Amino acid sequence: MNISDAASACGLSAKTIRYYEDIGLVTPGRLANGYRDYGEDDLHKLRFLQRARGLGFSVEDCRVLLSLYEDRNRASSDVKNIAKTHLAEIERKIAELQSLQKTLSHLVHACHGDDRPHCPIINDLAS
Amino acid sequence: MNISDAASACGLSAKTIRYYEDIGLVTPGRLANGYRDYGEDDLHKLRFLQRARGLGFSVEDCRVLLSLYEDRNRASSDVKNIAKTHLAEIERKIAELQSLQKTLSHLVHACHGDDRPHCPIINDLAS
DNA sequence: CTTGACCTTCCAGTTGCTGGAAGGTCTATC
DNA sequence: GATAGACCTTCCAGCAACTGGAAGGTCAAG
Repeated sequence: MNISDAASACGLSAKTIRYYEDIGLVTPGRLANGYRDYGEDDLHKLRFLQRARGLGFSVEDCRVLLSLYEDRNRASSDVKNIAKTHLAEIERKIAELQSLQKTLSHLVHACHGDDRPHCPIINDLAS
Repeated sequence: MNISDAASACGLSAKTIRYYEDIGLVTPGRLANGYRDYGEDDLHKLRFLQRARGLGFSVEDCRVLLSLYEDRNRASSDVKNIAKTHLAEIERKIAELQSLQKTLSHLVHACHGDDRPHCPIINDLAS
């Protein structure tokens, strides 16, 4: 299967798939003409990557997850640890954004938003 | 005031301050020896930037906010619009992260996390 | 006069792609 | 067989917002 068919099959762009090959994640075979040739295994890995990236795992996490995916003797604790760490990071980001959201929505509500210069948002930033 | 004193005064690193100069945000005067020399105005702007960046505004938003900050004839609606757009983006990100958080915490709880290979997280990613 | 702590500029790297240029290949149609 | 258009290839640059480091100038203290 060529790269654009693989792309539609896994939901990644051809550019992204080539990038994943560059960084050593999924290395397909090549046809005599030099074109990449994706087999079922490759497609599975690409779909795996697409899902893992969609869950916000970093590419380096994905690299490890992919190797665990392929390791029939993996310990599920290894997977769980990566996921837990990632989950904690997500929760940290949520808390951070919620704090920003609180501050910003206060400021936005306090600002008249008319054609006059007085602005609590600017005042807050300048304080 | 030299750059490292300005840095401690505004809470940004010297590297960041130089970067802000590179992109035309705050341009201090120079001493005879070529050293940057920050005055009160510069410090106000740097503190303004520090606060605005801390609220998650992009550097380009900051550029506009800074010009509004300096514009005695600004319309507060201009400021409010930027803040509202940013707030909406933050809320979008929060929602996205909460969705990830939900999925991930389900998966993490479903995984035993022992030394056996069976792993609902991997299974989900592979599905 | 030397040491060490500043300062300067410039270049490279970070993350995860994306766009584009330059050129080769394949398929269909005339 | 020629040609058009849709693929494919590689490589290089750029995004955001810095950060680290190298190479070299300057300055104050002892």
